[in-house]
Amino acid sequence: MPELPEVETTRRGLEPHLKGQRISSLIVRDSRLRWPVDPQLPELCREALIVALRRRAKYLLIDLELADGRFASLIVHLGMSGSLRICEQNLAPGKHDHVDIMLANGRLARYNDPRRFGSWHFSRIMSADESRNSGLHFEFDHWLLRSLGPEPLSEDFYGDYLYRRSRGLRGPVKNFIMNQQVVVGVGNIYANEALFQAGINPLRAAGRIAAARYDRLVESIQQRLLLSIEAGGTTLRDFVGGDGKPGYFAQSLLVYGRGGEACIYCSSTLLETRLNQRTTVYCRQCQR
DNA sequence: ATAATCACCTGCTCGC
DNA sequence: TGCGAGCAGGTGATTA
Repeated sequence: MPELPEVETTRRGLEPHLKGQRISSLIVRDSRLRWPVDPQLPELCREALIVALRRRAKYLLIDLELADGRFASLIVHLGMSGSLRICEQNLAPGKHDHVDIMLANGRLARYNDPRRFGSWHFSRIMSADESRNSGLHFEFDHWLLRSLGPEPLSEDFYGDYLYRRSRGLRGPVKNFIMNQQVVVGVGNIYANEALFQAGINPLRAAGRIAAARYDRLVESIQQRLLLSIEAGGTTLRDFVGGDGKPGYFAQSLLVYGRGGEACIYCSSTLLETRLNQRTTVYCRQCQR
C-alpha cells in the first residue's frame, strides 16, 4: 500500500507521540516478515530514547539514543499492507499485529502487516568521523538504503536529471520512474497519476522523451505527492496513518482505479494494461 | 548493463 | 454457500 505520501503521513502522525519518549520494551510476536526480524531486536532497543522520526524513500527511520549513550536507528518498511499506529497499552493485539514498541508513558506504537512484506532492521549510527569521511547523506550505512535514488521532493530531483539518466533506455517510462534507484517514493498509484498529469504515455520508452517533458514530469510527480500528503495519503482498503485515521486522497485520483471510465479531460475511455505486472491506466488521447 | 519475471504473503472480489 | 482464479499500495533475487 504505502508509497511516499502514506509513509510520510505515518511519520507525521507518529512524531508527536514518539519523539522524546522512552521505549520500555519492544515486542516481536511474529518475526517472519520480508526478512526475519533480528531476534536481538528487543534487547537492542531496551530503554532507548526516541530522538527523531525521519523518512527516507518509503522507509521510516526511528532514531534512538541507546541506553549506553550510542545512537542507532530502526529502519521500518510498511511493505504492501503495513501500518504503524499509536494505541493504548490495554488494547489487546489482534491478527497481524506483529510488532509493538512499548513506551514508558503507557502507550505503544503497533505494527500491523497482513501480508508480511514489510521489514524491521536495526542499524547503529556511525560516529561523526565515520559519517564525515563516508560522503553519505546518512549517519549510518545500511544495505537497504545504499543504492536509493534522490528524494522526489528535494533539489536533487529535477528534469535534466531524469533526462540524462534515461538516455539509451528502452523500457517504459513508467517502470523508469518506479525504479527506486532512479527516484524514490513513487509507487504504482503515483506513477499512474503523475504520468497522466504530465501527458506522457506510460508505455513510451524512457530514453525517447524530450528534456522539456521530463521537466513537466518532475513537476507532476511533486504535485501529486504533495497533494496526497496534504490529504493524509491514499486509503484504498486498509491504510491508516500514525494516528489511526485513513487518508482521503483516493477521491482525488485522476486515473488509478478508473480503467474503463471516462477521462476527466477528454471523456475518452481510460485504457488499462499491465506493465511489470502492475496495473497501468492511461488516456490514449491525453497521454503521448 | 538492461529488462522482464519470479517470489514472498494474506485477504478480498469475481465468476461459475 | 463453496471454490478456484486473479488481483492488491513493494522490492530483492533470478533469469534472459
